[in-house]
Amino acid sequence: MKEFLKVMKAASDPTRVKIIKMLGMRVMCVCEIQTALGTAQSTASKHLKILEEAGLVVSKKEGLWVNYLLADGLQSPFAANLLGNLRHWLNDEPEISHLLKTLGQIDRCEILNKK
Amino acid sequence: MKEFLKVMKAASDPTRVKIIKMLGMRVMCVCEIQTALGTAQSTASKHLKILEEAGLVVSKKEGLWVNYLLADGLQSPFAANLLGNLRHWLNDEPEISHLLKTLGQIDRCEILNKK
DNA sequence: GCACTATATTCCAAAAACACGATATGGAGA
DNA sequence: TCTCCATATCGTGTTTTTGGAATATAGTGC
Repeated sequence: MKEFLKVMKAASDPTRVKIIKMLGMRVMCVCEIQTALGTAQSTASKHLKILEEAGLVVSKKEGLWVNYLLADGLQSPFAANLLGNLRHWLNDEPEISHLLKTLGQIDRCEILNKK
Repeated sequence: MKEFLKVMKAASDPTRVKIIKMLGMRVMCVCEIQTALGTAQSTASKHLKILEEAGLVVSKKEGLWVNYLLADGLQSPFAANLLGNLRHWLNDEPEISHLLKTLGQIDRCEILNKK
């Protein structure tokens, strides 16, 4: 029950849904996600933690960066099911499709340069 | 997006999940649900409204009683998918299986008599 | 009309979720 | 070691969610 609720709760916030959809396109680090969403860094980091604890997302440390990617779902059948559905769902939402189109312009090295 | 979030939010509360699982067994009126959950009447009614607005549940007025049943899912593909999964999910949860076992003892006429 | 009853709605207080700035952590390089 | 940078965590104010008591609504029968 708790595992199920964690997945549902994680999926019931628009910011976190956007993160899932973005990670469906490619692996991203926190600063890229933060930039794409236009939020504070702490906000992006916290949402990612919630997604990770729900089994929807996995993090891989590589040097200073932490790369986030979608989980394979082996831990949680609920997460696996949701991730499978979200591959198709919401693609027609203007809010989502527009966001995904901006991913091409977002690159961690460019973000570094602009600081 | 909004429809999706409504379904996820509706499914992210333990009381509402219990209601869905109970309605998977049989149609129930508000006072039966209230009794099964052990909550205040207003609490049960409010959760049912949230479930209905998410497209997970449908209400049918019959005289003084209002019968609630699971939606067929034709309105919302998200709701349909979740309801389909919840037919199998969580049946092994002690909290759920115990609750479902008590449904046999709950009847609107008996509730009336005890008032 | 009047009473009675099942449900919906309102009101209020407590708890949780959310966002941001500020600070802490931990790895990389000089 | 010291500094720098990406990320995580903490502290705080704001908003949302939740639950129950009280009240309103609507159907039923007299």
